[in-house]
Amino acid sequence: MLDIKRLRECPDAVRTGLSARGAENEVVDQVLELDRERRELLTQVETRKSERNRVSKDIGKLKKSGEDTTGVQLEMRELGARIAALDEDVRDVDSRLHELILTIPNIPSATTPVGLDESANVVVRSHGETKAFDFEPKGHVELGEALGILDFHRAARMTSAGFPLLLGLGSRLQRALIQFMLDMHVDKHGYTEMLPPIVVNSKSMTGTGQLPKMADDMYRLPEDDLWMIPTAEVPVTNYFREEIIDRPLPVYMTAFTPCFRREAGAAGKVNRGMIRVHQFDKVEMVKFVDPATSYDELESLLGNAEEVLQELGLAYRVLELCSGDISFAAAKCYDIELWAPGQNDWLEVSSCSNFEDFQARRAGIRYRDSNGKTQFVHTLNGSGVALPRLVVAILENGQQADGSVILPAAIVPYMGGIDRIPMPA
RNA sequence: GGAGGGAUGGCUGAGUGGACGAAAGCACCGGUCUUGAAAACCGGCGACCCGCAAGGGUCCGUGGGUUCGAAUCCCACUCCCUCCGCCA
Repeated sequence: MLDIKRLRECPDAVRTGLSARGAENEVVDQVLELDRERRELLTQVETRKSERNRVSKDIGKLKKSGEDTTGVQLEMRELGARIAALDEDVRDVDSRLHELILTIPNIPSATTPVGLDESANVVVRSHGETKAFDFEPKGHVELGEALGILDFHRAARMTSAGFPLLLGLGSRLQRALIQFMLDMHVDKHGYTEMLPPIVVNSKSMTGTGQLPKMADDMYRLPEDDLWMIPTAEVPVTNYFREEIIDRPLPVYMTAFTPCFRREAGAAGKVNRGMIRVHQFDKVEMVKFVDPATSYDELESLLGNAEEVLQELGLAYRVLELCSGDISFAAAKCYDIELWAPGQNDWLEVSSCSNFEDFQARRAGIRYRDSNGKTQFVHTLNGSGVALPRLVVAILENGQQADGSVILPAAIVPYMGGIDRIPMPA
């Protein structure tokens, strides 16, 4: 949520920021008009309340000294009715204003490249060599089904298309990777591990910015008015919702959760296999930081995600997303993409974003600065990393001519010493 | 699912119609003392909104109601705790 003061004081900068995203900016004028209306009403109602408070105190005194206050009480009753009517107007304008502001996306940071679509994203670095094969590398679907570790057909029968099913060493590999990543973030990077609910209420979804705009992209439990999380960012960030954080910043949290996305509108795209699915596992990192440090924290967050891939010996590149491609709540975002030879393409496995105070304002997450004054924290999060695509990359990069897969050395201890997924006899 | 109890500031906790934004303690900040620290003592210390300011307003789980006036009375809801039942 944008600070209303920011809209009042520099509406042009907000308009420019919205245009850079390709978003409409008439909303700025609507907000300013409602804001003006609201303040006018407030002045009126507060003057009357002030009078009521003063007179009511007098009535108390007069009654104690035994005087008759019937007349003035009647007057006050009328004043009370006027106040009630004005209060209702204020509430009405307030909620309209609030709802409107909730629909406005964050303003891109000055360092976010300007551009309307992914073609304007900037590759900031690459790491590792994309592997050369002396045979035609297969895709993970063909590999995984032959190895007996992926079963899309049975998964579709028990649920529907787009829900993956891992089996045997495939599911063990995914479990090992979760453990590997969590251990790294907890032991090396200083994150506190959390195992949160994966179903949350509407306030939480609004706090991180999924609601109101992304309602159609999420799975919903209408009987209970709850939602299935599209990312662990939601429960983890909402850990401090409506709190003044009473511990030193920064606070780092990491969580493994399944994630659920309807991918409405993505139907029809070529998305065979595990690359775009309705349910996937992910290890997420979330930071609550002092605003002065948030851009440094973004770089180290990105570094934490990169280290996972470096340890696994996978080739990746880092993209700085342009203003038209960053998410609703983000001010700046890096994506990390893994090379997947079977796809002959890069796969996004991590998004590391600085939301500045956008989520903190919505969710009411504050801290006390060195003067004891309450301020909104800055929140950040990044995938560290998303699993099915990581598994895809490991399978496709590690494949041998005979269809077996050699696993990265770093994961072998987590596999109980198993270093290869063999073809079934 | 049944019965009962509860929700007040960063925390604990007093407050049953007017002088209560709210006692007290803890925590925190500043000071005195100390070589330094601790202790002790003194002082400060809720959040949010409107306003250039002076100042004003709102907030005691949430939403309604009664009243000139509500933390306090009434209604509904939410959440938490205890016991019983069921259950992974």
